[in-house]
Amino acid sequence: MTPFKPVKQVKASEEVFNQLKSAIFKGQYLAGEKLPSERELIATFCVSRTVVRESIKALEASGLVQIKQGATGGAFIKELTFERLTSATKDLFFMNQMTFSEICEARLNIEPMVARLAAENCTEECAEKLRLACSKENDSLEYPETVMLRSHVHYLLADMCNNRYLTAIVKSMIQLVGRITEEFQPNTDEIHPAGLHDVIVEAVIAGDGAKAEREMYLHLKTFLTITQEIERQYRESLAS
Amino acid sequence: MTPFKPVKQVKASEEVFNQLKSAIFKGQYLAGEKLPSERELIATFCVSRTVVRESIKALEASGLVQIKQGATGGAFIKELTFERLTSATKDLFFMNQMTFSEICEARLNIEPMVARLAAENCTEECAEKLRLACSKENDSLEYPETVMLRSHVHYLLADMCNNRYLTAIVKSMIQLVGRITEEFQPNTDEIHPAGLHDVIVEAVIAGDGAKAEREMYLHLKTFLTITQEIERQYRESLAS
DNA sequence: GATATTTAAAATGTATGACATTTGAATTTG
DNA sequence: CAAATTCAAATGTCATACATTTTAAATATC
Repeated sequence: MTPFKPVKQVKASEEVFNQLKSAIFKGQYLAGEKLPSERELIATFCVSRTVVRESIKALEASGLVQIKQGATGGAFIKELTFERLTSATKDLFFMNQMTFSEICEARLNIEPMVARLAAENCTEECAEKLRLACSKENDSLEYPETVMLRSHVHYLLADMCNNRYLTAIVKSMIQLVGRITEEFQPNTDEIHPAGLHDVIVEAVIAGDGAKAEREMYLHLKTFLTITQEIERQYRESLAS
Repeated sequence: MTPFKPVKQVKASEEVFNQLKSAIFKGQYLAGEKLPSERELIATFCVSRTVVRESIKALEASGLVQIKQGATGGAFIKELTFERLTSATKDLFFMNQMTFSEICEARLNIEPMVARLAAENCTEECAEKLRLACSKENDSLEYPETVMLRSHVHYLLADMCNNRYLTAIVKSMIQLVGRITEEFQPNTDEIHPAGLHDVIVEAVIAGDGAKAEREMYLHLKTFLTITQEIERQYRESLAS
């Protein structure tokens, strides 16, 4: 055993990628700001344009920067939102690594708890938004607007729980269920008549967390069961 | 208004990326399989090597393929695990888009529910693993092994809930808390003595979901409060 | 014949130079 | 002053050459 350690041969593009990523994480570049241009990066890192471009491309694919072309173009730091979580979830779903049932079950278990948190944090401003959303649920019965209208309350409650992680998770689940619903376009008034959220919203506005949790669970239990059934029938019709 | 629609100028590399991604999503390439080599892709898409390489680089950064060099190298389809969710969560955390408290709160609300589900699905094989993990919690008090040992039960329970989405979420939260713990390296036996999980595991093995949920909540409430306090003190010491 | 060693081949990685395209800003023109 | 034009700076694409890595086959060595 020699006292020497192997010189780890890191690929140049990977090294550049890591350094840039670190800089971004350290806050050296803030959201909206621009990374140095390709030419400057070439000079800074002493590598070819190929390497610089591939590194930046990787940053873009990672969702950290957005590349714009043109005179004032460049790699702009993206505001790191929770969109990444949502998109990762979607990908898993569409690669059949996650079933619709799993989403529904998770939602059934998590969203009531979020409703409870929302009730504990409800301000007058929130209350107003909730009332408005409820009153507008009947404004359209056409797809895809109706899905947006009838799920608006769910989004508002997710925003109210004061926990961005939970907000992100819940929103991604709502989106996925919404997408499935849009695909099959069942009669909205049959599977999800307007006004179903009224009792939940009442409880939230009253600050009654326990009741909000209970009512949300009941609501989802009914709705998701129906939705799953629709999806099941669809798959059966395909098989026959 | 002319009847014409603008010809959207999609960048070639983006187009190639999308087509490859679609193919992967459609199951045209299974995990472990290899995408065509650069040369073949050049011929297939009629683009330059630059475009092909940047596309594949983007696929790699998206976590869909892993590139290997050498004679039998190429872009190999990765088994799409939930690792992507975890990494997205980590990034958000390290960019200060998510606080430690938010993670703790989410975990406190979700993991007890997962423990309940685990209790409802507990097989004899699972029970054996749980008992073993409990018995080994004292095998090391050194970092980082101790963190692994003392969190093993949590991982097992996450696996047992029979919902891969919940499993992924919980695991990523455990990892983040573990990482924080490692950073400060408090005396393990003080903040998390061995045997704390025994009562939870008992309940799970007995199939008592309600009790498992309750005990997990109590356990986490204590542990996470302490952890948050440690982190708070650390930040204060920095400020002074 | 078994085992090292060498060689060859196939794949990705990097460098370089040229040109194309996009886009905003400076400049000209009416 | 406003509209049109030109210009310049940035990214996007192409083509070619060579470097590096890795495996497998060919070859030499014992």
